[in-house]
Amino acid sequence: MSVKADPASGNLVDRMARDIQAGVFAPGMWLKQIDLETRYEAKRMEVRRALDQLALKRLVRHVPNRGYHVHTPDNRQAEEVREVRLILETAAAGSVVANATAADIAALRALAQRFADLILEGTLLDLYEANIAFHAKLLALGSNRELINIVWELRGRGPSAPVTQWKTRARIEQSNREHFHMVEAIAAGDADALRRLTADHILQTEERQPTQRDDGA
Amino acid sequence: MSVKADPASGNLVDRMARDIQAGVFAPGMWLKQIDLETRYEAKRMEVRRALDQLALKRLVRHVPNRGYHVHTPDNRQAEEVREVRLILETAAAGSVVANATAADIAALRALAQRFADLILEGTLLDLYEANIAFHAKLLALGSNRELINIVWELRGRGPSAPVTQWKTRARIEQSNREHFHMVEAIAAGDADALRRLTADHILQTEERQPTQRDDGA
DNA sequence: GGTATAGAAATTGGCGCCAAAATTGGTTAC
DNA sequence: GTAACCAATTTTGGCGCCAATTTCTATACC
Repeated sequence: MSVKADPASGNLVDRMARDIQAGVFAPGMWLKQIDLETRYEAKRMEVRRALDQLALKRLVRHVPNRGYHVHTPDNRQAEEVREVRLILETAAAGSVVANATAADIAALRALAQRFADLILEGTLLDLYEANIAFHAKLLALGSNRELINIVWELRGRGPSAPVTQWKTRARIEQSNREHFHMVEAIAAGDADALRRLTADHILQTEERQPTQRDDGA
Repeated sequence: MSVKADPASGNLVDRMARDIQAGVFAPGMWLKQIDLETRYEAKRMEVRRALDQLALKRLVRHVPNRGYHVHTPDNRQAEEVREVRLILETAAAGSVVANATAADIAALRALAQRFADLILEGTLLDLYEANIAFHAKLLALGSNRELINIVWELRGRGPSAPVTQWKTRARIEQSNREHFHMVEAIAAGDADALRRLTADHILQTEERQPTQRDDGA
């Protein structure tokens, strides 16, 4: 965001957010301030401030006099978040295609390749990180920064643990293929194809036949 | 949000947010903690917490060791926020039309009427509040609660002071007419018309001829 | 043996004080 | 007369302690 506002506190919020996302803290788990203090080697006040920020981001939930616990996303909410992401990310597809330079496309392809490589050799957490990196780069191509921020924040609200995201290996490999298809759609300047692929990717619908992506919607 | 989490702090954040929105604190103005303490009759800690929350909402900006100042929205950002609102609010139009009961429509019409009445008799702040109320009711008809929350938060980020929102009386009256047109579109079950009206309303483009709203897009 | 109750341990959250940093105002030197 | 420097006041922000509340545990009673 800003140049370097709140280096300590900001980093703590980010670290905690990542840990929640990565499933280090299970959904519903109570976060005791003392444990967080020792785990992150932070002062009590920093922990409290970070927890407040995370509560505002809906990543944790605050119960007065009981503490903070990891937010358990219910199905309805998760579905609604997906829907908003669908709306925004498909809306951004146009500018993504328009802004992508050859260098961007190459970088994207490299990131997609890294994800592909990690399917065999990496842990689930590695995959998770690689996926984040790919989508961060992809999203960053959009021209509307506010939209990017919102989508990025929204991504943090979905089903948290990486495990729940890709239940089967088949799903992982489908995601992987979709990454490459998205890159190709961008390379081809085909915004419509990117929109359709993005929708499928978010909803994790069954795979379409890739060669049919140029007929009607 | 929650049932009644943080009654004091939450209210303080809301009150401060309203005051910033209403232009009590001018954009760029430094918010001294002592002043806020006395103004809101709050403890130092509550003020600090509220300022942090507002900083996360991008309503104020934090400069370490200097304090907090009201965020000055630049044009690019405002434009981008408008664009995102356009995307989301038009996307919500369908479910708004689908969910609206006769009672909802009556309530909306009443709120639109209140706005209309206040054009002559009310202050600019009254108008501002009435406008908020109308759009709150309208937005609440959407079925995606996450979308509603995001749009509502986004509304808080636009050009803050009510004065900047409606520069001329003609603009106010156009907004007023658009309110009624939106209600009629909902009553007629015409989602497309609502979408178009919403877009115009957000972008504050020149008025279309209302009788043409049933021909093609 | 199970349950209820009372006491103990632990955890949260509020409050005030004090140090570090910045702004303001005054003074001095050029 | 202007500019720079220094001191005094103001303001921010960090830290630790203590009270209020909750949870755990052990004991007694049914």
